Amino acid sequence: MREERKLQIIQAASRVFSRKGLAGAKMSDIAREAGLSHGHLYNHFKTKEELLATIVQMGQELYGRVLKGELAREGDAAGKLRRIAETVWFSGGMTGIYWVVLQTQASDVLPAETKAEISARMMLNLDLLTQIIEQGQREDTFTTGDPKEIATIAMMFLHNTGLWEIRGLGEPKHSMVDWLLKLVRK
Amino acid sequence: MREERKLQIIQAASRVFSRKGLAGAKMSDIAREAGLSHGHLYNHFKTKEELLATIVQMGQELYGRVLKGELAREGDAAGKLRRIAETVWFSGGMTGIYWVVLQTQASDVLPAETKAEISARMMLNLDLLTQIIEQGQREDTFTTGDPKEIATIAMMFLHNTGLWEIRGLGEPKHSMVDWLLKLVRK
Amino acid sequence: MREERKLQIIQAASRVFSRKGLAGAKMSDIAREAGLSHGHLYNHFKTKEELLATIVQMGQELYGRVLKGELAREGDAAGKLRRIAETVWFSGGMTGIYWVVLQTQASDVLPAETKAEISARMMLNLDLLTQIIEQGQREDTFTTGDPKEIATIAMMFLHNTGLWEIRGLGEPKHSMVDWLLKLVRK
Amino acid sequence: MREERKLQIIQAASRVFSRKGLAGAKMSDIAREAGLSHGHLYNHFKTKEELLATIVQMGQELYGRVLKGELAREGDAAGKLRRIAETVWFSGGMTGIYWVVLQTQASDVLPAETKAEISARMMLNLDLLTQIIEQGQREDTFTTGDPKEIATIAMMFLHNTGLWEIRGLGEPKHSMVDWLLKLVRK
DNA sequence: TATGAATGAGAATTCATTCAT
DNA sequence: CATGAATGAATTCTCATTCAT
Repeated sequence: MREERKLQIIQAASRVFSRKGLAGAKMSDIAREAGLSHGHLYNHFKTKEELLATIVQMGQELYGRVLKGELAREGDAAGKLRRIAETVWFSGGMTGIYWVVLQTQASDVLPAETKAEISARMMLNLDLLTQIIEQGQREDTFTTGDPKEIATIAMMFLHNTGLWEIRGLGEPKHSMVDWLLKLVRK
Repeated sequence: MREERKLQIIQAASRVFSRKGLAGAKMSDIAREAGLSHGHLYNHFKTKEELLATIVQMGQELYGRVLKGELAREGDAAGKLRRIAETVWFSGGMTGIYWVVLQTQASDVLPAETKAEISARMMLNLDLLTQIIEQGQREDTFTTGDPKEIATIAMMFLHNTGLWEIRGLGEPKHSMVDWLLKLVRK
Repeated sequence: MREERKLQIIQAASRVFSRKGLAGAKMSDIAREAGLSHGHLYNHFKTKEELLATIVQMGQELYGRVLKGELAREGDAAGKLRRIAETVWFSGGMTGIYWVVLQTQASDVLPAETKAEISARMMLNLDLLTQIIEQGQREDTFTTGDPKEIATIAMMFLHNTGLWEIRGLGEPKHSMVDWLLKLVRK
Repeated sequence: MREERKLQIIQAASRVFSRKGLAGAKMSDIAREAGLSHGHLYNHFKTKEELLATIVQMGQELYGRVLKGELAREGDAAGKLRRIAETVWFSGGMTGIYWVVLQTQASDVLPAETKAEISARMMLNLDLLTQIIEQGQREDTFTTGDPKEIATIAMMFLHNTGLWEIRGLGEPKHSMVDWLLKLVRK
């Protein structure tokens, strides 16, 4: 029904935005990708801008849920980080979103206010990752230093590895997790 | 005179493209940034596309020259990597270019042929970095493993740290070099 | 519906092109003449060039149908020629097209390839007229000589008389047919 | 010197205007054809419009001089017509002008006032040709009827045959004169 | 005179958005 | 809900014209 149709649009739009860039993605491209008429998009989203903002928000929240899930789980920090990386890199749909978020911050397609909200959510997620880093430090397996800085670097590594496909480097290998752990380990 | 004017346009365009995104950068923005009329841009570049392709090429070649310079120099691999990072992160003008290159590869603003040329130049530069990694391995200070894979990861780290400003994380700190070395060291 | 709308644009464009010349006809002029927004023209024709090429092709085909119709008909060659002239000069819409075709061939608004197609269609129509001349020669009422040359001259006379209005000489009189026949008769 | 340079521009412009159409002919095309910089054209003609008007006027006056020359000359009307045709078709430079004049009348590149002057000069020339037709009628070799109408048709034939090259039909043959005479003879 | 860099008004084209069906 | 024809603001690009050298 309605919610389902909306999701279908969001997923199509994610793919198109990450493939074509924010300004380069046309509403008609998105409609075609979703198998709908372009006019119909407007029955679900008032503007292209609203659609974009929705995608970004949903992507960030999905990512936040993954982080929270791992945080709440039993097990050591290294294992958590490993599973997060696997999810980000191989679950699909998530790496494209990050690329869209990045462009969102760089451009002024979205109004400053919306950009600020996105930034805030990004910080929220960074805090969650920071908590995992702190757990690793308590377990004495992660390197010492400002946990927030370490989380920042880990997050950067996490997301940018996800962009490999876009860069024409192919899908990241599973062994990339080891590099991530090399970075944060003692 | 003529060449100088062209360079002036290229520099202005680099700034605008990296600030606004490929499709979001308007020719009139670039003209204003360069302090020229928009019509005049077309006396130097036939189209926006040609201007973009020129910027990317020049940026990649500049980066290539930095790598070659370090490669030819005396000294250990760690020192070379350190100086490369300093240049990429703090010399200005270069980090923005990488962001533009990345968008270029992701979108289809440029024709496939041009994109292939950009990819080829990217691989060329990756080869140069690979040679530095190999030197580090011969010196027995860098971690073992496929030098090309290590170079790829180092390059990713190098460039994406440069995007911090865009992400609203501020300019990378000089201490980031230590993280890069932690990644590649034994 | 769709086809009808397209025809409406084509007819408006014919008028504007023949009134203002190829480069002088603005898309906005055509839109206004058709009673549409300029943007909508692009939902039917990708470019001004494509619109022009379509007009020319349709005009030539229409003219070809008139010739074929007469050729298939009973009656003597003189009568056929007479009716063709009447149609070309007084049916409206057709003389303007010829003027557009002429400019098309003279200028390089259209690519060489398209111009070649137009030339080919022109020759096709000339062949049809040649057949009528040959009939007249068989009937022994038309002057002897190379029928293709005679057809060429007759066609020239036919079309250029149609341009009288453009030259400010007013609409051709019906008696002009007699001049045409004087030219081809024994 | 100055007048010579001006003539050089006029001749180059004639070629370019007849090849590319009025709006399609760029000042830079004309400059290149004349072997000058485009800026320099403005030292001789205030605007493109003035240049065009000058070309047309000179062409019409040249044609008028040819007609006057024949009118003043001894000999029969048929011989005069024959020589006029030869001049118009084979002297070069003149046929292109007629094509330009024709476009001038059809378009509104020139202001109404200038167009009226051109029309007036056209009528003047038509009167000269009419006098030759009248001579032919007095000699009893030309067909009877309104001499002005005959002159109009003869002039049309004269000029449009000159357009053959533009239409891709090649240069008119010398034998075309016989067709012209067939048209006006008894 | 002669050049060509520079300008900006104007034309072609694109595409988000609306709306009748 | 769904469609796609229609609109027009915004952008790219062109080219006549100016002007410093």
